[in-house]
Amino acid sequence: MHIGFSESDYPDIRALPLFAEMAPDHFQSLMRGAYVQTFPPHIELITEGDPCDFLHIIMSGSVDLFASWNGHETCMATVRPISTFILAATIKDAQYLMSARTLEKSRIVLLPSQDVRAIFDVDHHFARAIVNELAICYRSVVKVQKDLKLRTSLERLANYLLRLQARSGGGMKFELSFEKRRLASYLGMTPENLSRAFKGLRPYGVTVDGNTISIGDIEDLKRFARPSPLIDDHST
Amino acid sequence: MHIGFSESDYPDIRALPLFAEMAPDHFQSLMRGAYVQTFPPHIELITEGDPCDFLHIIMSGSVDLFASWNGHETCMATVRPISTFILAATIKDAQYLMSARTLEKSRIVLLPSQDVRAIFDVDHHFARAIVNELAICYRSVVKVQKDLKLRTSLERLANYLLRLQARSGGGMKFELSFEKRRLASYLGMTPENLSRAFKGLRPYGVTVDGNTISIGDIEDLKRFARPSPLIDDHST
DNA sequence: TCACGTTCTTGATCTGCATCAAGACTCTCG
DNA sequence: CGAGAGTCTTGATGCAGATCAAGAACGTGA
Repeated sequence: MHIGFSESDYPDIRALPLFAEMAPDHFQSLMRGAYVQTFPPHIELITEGDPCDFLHIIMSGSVDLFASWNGHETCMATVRPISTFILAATIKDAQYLMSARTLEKSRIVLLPSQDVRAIFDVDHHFARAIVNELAICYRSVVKVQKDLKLRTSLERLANYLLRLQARSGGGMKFELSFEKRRLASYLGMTPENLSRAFKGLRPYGVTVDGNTISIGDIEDLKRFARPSPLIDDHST
Repeated sequence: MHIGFSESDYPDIRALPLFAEMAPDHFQSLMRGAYVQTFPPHIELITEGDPCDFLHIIMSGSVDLFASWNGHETCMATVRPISTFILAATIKDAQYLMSARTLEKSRIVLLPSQDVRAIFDVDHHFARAIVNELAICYRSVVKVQKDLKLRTSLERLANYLLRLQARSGGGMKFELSFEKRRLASYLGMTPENLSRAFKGLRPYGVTVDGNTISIGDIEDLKRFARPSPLIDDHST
């Protein structure tokens, strides 16, 4: 575990839309109060229900956001660098609604929530950037809600693969970036059912070899999946 | 259909947290560009996928936000006075992710999105109020996601009834405020299954007479439902 | 390289819930 | 008030997906 924060990270953080227009002295002040830590895999960073002491920025690695209730657990989202997570709880000084766990060795910058809120109170550019960030987050979760309610698990997998393919450069062969059981949980199904669902997409040209996915005929898969930007485009 | 806007509505709108701290001349300017319309029941106000021309404020009545995909439709939320809906799309100048339909005769104030965005750009208090609103909206949808993924439909109904009871003043007898088929859709189930689920809650003291719900033993129901503020408290 | 632990796949079975159908009930309008 | 349309309930059946179990496959560490 490393404590300390080097100025070499500043440009990457500054380039995030959330911080890009913030007044320079506000940004400096925020960075002065920041910590950086490197965590090994499978470490719980925050726990659902706890008060929100820090805004987190993932600089490298990846993080699983998950939730629990009555002995059940479900994957809510996966966070990749470079991005923040749990912004709303920070701004509202509220409890975390999700826990976070590292999926692999990860470097995380921790900004004290009090500092973030203080700057939010006085920096209009920052407040506006938070609006944009929260609007995207909100719309993204609405899309997940629609996915869950309007599609079967097979349809959700098909559309997930199309999104992942697009994100992986658009080639006919690409890699799943985390364990299948986590993907199953994210899509709201069991690992057993995920295995079966992959087979269910075989007639649409999808083949699976370990973590490698191949799509034989993208248009055939799209005809089945019926992707909609109102559900599948998480950038707007 | 009425066009025209009377100053008697101003205090109610001004009292909304979204507008309460806005500079007075900005508020006046916004109100000058506003329209008010009264719609009968079952009228589609906005359509999923359309560009977002107005921020809507419901002054009376109620509105169903719903989404469609591949011939399926689902209820996403119900909006009651006095509140805004579809704020994120307004601010982002993006497409609506949901459609909206009046459930009963409703009076709606329409604020041109351009006007809203222009004031957002220059009024720090307004920007901060939008942050608070979006953070609540975001956290609310995360809670819905958790409800859908972590609970069975029976558990979702039980917790919904506990929330509704609390909202209805806490008495042992209270009214459903909209049609059962809509409630079923909101909870992610069919109307048939909702009927059955009400019967399934009979052993926990729940009885149904038309739209009237009675809870015989609230603690017994809570022992079954296991409410969690991290899922069921939509105010934080 | 091998052993062990974990993840994934596959099969069998079960369960929660949807679909279909029809009757009962409620509400609205002339 | 009565008719008709729409909603709700109930029963039967089907289906999507979970659960349980066990073997296969994979990854990691000594």
